[in-house]
Amino acid sequence: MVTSLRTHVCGELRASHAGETVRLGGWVHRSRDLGGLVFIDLRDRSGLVQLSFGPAWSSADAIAAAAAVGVESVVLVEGIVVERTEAQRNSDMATGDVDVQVTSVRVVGPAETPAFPVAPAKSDKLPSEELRLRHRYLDLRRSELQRSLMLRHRLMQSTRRFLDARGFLELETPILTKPTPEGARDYLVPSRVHAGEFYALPQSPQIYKQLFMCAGYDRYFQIARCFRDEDLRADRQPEFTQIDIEASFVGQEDILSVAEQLIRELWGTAGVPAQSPFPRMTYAHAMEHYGCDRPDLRYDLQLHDMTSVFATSDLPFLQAAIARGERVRGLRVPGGGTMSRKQTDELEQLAKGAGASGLLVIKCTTEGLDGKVAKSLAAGAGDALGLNAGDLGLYVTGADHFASPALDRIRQSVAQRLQLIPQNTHAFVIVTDFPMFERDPVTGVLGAVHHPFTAPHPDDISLLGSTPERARALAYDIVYDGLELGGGSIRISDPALQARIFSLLGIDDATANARFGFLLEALRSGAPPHGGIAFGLDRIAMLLSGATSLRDVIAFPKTTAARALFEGAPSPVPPDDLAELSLRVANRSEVVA
RNA sequence: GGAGGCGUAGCUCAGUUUGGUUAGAGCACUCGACUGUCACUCGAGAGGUCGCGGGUUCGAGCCCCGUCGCUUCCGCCA
Repeated sequence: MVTSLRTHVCGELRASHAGETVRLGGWVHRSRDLGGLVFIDLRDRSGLVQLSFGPAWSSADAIAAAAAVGVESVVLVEGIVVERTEAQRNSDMATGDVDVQVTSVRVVGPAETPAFPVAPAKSDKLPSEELRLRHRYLDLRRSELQRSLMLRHRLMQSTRRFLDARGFLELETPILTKPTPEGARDYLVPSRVHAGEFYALPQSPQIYKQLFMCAGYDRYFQIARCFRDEDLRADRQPEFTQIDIEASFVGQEDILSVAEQLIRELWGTAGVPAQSPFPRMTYAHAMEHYGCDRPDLRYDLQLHDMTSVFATSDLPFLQAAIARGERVRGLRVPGGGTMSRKQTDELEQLAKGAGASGLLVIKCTTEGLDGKVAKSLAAGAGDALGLNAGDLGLYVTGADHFASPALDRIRQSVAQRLQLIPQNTHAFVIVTDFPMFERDPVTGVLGAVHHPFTAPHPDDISLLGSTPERARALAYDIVYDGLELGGGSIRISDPALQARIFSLLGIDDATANARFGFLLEALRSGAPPHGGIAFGLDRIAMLLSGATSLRDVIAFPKTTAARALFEGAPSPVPPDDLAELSLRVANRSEVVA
């Protein structure tokens, strides 16, 4: 940090430095001109320190310069660290016990009035996202973003140290790679040399890391940039970073063990507690009891099967549903009886929006059950439903693949409305035994839940020929507060099994060879058992820094329209550039030459 | 692709409901005063394509149509 231009950084000065002559460089954070005295809060990435200018120790020129310099200008100063008197101390600042009495000052980087305040008043809101992105160099000066990016750096270094110490090799994979029709849309890069042909930017290094395993690099990791051309969200950017891990001669437990330790390491780096071991849950259990594959275990609102209780009701639509083999599932909301009719109506709308046919609402009061369906239930149904006075029961009937997501939405909404989510508490869970396949609800075609290289559970190989949709995979996710931190699987290392899975997915030999031939060849050349996992680094950095948007942990993010406002990408290119790539833009009228 | 929110001074916003004189406030900025401030204080001043285009109207920041940008969600994201 010490250079030929400075002896210290702003944030490190303490009373113990009193009497030392120091040279500092930094940005003018704020200044206060009292006439005879001028104070400047000088900022660098280490923090703030107060410079003081006064006639007893500064030249008249220095005082004049200090009074005139604008905020966000860069200055070099030399001065003496002095301990402040008791009355002058500022306990809100780490350096608040000292001033630097400046003897000389040089404005080396004068600043125009910034487009928005870098040092906002406490009452100020943040400027608009658009402005922050357009002037990203200013936004990045704010302490929140500096803290987030510094945390992100520490997380990356922790990852490297942790994995290096365990024998993982950091290996790079191509950015210019092969288009994959599966999964997300690819970003394509035209080839100049080969007219009409395209590279794709990688959606993940999946196949490459499997090739490393086939090549004997039996522990690999990479902090890998990935690209997916899909619409954005607050937690989704078109380019993002994964902590990508793969290892050979491993089973599921080996990977999960490393993953859990790495997560503990990262949480430790951020100073956030992480209890371990992480609880485990199968996919089937998660869907049955929480209605989703990434349950938020910070609160306990579980779904229960109440079919038998409602079977005794005399409501025709319920009888019909149960006769069709549908179940009635729902949740008991302790203390939910306080919810108004309007609120429960909103819950019903939410359930319908998520695909449910409706929502049965039963309130349990000291006088008994209350609600449209309550009187149709047999006496004592309240006990069977497990409802106590003051509770609310919410029930959905329907096929599980409609009812479960709907119940999940209701769970989450109720937890929020009734503030059942404890603050400063976090919950990990490892979800295992994901299904291999899911059927497209419209076409009935099988698709891979994870990806087509995922190994089936050894106990379920026999199901592949009969009911493949019931087969489980050796695939797993690590979930934190209801968010997916990462996921992975044991891969198929047997080329015959891989061919069989492709066939089930409707990928014929010729197609498989054209798309994944290089992987299949490698599998035939002597492939060790292998598997891995990938974590979303951006999301982890976001969670651990307390940011609410991925944009606040990525130095130069894209807008929700996938534009880079600062540098102005994407942009049209001159016709000559297109010609060299053998490209023509379809609708020329829309292109600004 | 769809639905919602936002767009007024450099920044954050009020004003739009019910169209009507010169579009306001705080902060920032400029000038002046001030020797212990730390969101310094006080005085004065400057600062506007009401996102853009079109329409209705005697008259539009306000109403209508279109469009652009930012954002949240749904679809999408093996």
